[in-house]
Amino acid sequence: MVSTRAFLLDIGYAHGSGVATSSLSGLRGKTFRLVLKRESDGKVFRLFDDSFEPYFYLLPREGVTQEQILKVTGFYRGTNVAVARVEEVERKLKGEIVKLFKVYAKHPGHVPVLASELKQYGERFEHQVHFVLRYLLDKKLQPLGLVEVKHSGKMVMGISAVADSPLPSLRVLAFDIETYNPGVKSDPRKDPCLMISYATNEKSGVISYGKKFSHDFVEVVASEKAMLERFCEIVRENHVDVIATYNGDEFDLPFLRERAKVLNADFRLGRDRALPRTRKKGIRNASSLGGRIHFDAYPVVAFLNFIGAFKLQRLTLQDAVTAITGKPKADIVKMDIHKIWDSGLTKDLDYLAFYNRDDSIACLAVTNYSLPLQIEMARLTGNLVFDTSRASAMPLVEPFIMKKALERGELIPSKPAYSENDKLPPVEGAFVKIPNPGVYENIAVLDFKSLYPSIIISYNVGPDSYNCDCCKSDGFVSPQGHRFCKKKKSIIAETLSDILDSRFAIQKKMKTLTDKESDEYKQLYARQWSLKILANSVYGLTLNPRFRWYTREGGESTTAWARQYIQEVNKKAEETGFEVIYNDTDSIMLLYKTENSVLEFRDAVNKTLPERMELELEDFYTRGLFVAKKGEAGKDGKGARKKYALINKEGKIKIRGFELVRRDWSKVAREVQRSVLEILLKEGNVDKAVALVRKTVAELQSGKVPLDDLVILTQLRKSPKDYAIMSPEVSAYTKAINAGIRVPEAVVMYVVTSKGKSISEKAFVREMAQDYDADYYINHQLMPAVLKILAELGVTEDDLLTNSKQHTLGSW
DNA sequence: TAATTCGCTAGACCGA
DNA sequence: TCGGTCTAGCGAA
Repeated sequence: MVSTRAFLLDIGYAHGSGVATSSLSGLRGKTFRLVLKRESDGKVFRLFDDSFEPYFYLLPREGVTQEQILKVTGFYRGTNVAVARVEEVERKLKGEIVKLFKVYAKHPGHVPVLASELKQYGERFEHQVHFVLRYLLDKKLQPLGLVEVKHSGKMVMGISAVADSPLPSLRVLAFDIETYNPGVKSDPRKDPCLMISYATNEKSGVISYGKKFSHDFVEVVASEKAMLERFCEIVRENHVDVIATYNGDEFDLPFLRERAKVLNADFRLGRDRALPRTRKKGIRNASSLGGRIHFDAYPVVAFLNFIGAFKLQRLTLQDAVTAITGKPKADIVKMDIHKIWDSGLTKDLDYLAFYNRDDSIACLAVTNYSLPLQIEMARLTGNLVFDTSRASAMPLVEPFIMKKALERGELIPSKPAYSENDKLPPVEGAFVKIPNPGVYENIAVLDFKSLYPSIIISYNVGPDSYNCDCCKSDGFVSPQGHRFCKKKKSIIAETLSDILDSRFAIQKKMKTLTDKESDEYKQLYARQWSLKILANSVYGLTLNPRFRWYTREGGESTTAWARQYIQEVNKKAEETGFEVIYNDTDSIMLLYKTENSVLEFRDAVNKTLPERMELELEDFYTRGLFVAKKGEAGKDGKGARKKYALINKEGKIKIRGFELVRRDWSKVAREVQRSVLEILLKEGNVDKAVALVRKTVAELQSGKVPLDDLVILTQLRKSPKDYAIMSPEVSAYTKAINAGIRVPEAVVMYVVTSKGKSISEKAFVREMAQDYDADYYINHQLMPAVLKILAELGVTEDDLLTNSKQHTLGSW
């Protein structure tokens, strides 16, 4: 027996090709295949573990015996399967110790079958925990963490995690393909793949065939088949651990696999020489490579965009790489790739190759940015990177809490089935104060640090602490009367408390590091970011009826306490002599005379808050603007919430909610609005802003504004036929499809043209638009965007539209 | 398969 | 033709 220290790169079931020896053939499905990277020399090797038994728990009904359970059988793939064995164990359920049967099965596939058969004998637990996750949880292993593994030959005899493990250095290769596309979409059964580009942190290149290129980085091989095989060779030569793509799940990998089949090419990209596999994973497909991690950056970018890490107009590689690196990749010129290919012109082919390579380089940049986060997330939650990178909030958070349940010796609650809870009305959420529109000076912004998590911790919110038996007279009682335990920590509160503690500790450690570019710093940064994502997701999940720790009472208490705190701070601020101009959820904006008074106020509030809660100073702003809500113009008009602009002492502008941050407004309206706000906030020069608007009106009227500045982006969130209303975006999309124009994504880009009566009739996708309706862009885009702002300074629509002598506008 | 609620605004639609 | 209501998307937190 040998003992080795290695990083756990991947774990999965041993499928046919993975299990070569005949001694293992009877164990298919139950055997895990571990891909490990030796710490000492980085060599990658495989081991198998068939010692782990699938199981679940049964809380038996009165009088049910082990003997009865042992006799239970069921059907699995046409054969009769039986319970392997039963043990009696103790676990905690809602704080109480209960006696349970731990029911073992011979194969993970038998678990759901037997669990179903056992329904009549009592309540089942943990029968829906995925077997790979079960293995990782029970053995306390971290994916990509360092393990100490004892093995005899290829068989694992014992495996345990090494504490505080560093990260393995992973070899990453990004790739991208170009395909022949005479139809609306390339069809791998008949359309060839034309080139494959790749990029690692050391080099990049393109493989193609049968044409002439002048670039050095293009390697020309004999045929498409040779190209596919050459690509596999490059992957093997580079000992690639992570293969990165942008939407390779849905396109590149399935396409190449199909091409390989057609051409009879050897496309075994996996480490164990397996073919790429594509499986349904929720709403989309996921493509895996045995022994190498396929990192598809697209779902990661979608997730990061969703949680607000950045805001992309579209989820394209172009938008993602620009947001991340600050510089765009090679410009995409609309081109018919198949025509370039057929023409055979070296100049055009060179451009295509250059563009193809740039896509791989861009994909690598996105990967370098997001993979560390995914790795840390995987290590924290116990998911594989493959799953983490394709996961949403629930599958990230649940395994993290499951680990805590195991630590506490508690049963993991089952996933709730569809129930009446799904039909309940939404719970009351945050408090948002209506601002008075106008221009303000000297604004302090204070906010509660991690408001919802800190409330959950402070008041021990959770399904397991709700209405406990032990605190009937002295629990924490929320504003609407829900009671939570004061004696035993709820699992959610404890998890959040741990998250906040470790995040704080990491941030403290980061401050001691001087080299912000070091691997250690980057790893810590990624880890604290993962923790933040997890912490921020928990509150939302408590109100999701599909969450294992769903608690409606907990969720509505959390927001109720939040509303109470924010209003108490408002009251205190006013008593102290400040004017509170705005609140949204966890923030307070107030007018101040001295900065010191604000700091004193903050400290005074903090003395009264529970230990975990904290009011922070976000910033001091010299000037700020709130606008009237539509239809509320004039004196005493109410201000719009979630819409404001502030400028701080350094001249940094913070803008929220205005049209200029919305993608469903044209660039011309957004950019002029931004300039107007900047001019007003920085210079306070109303005349200059008015002049800019007039100039833009004239430009629009001249008909010379480029169509690209007039495009409006709107997502179709359902099938076009399901819409009750013919909106401009649905109309533009439908007309494009009828005209046989490729509209690649769910985000419709349209221009309002002069052709038609209603706006919908006038809306055409960018490719079909010949002109624009100046009147629409002036009166429906530019004017609404700027007038709301300028109206606060006494400017009227006539001032902006007529060329009469400028009014004398009072300066502020 | 899916974190939540609050809020603004548009354009279509519909009835008077 | 006008104004109210409804559908829908997107952003703030």
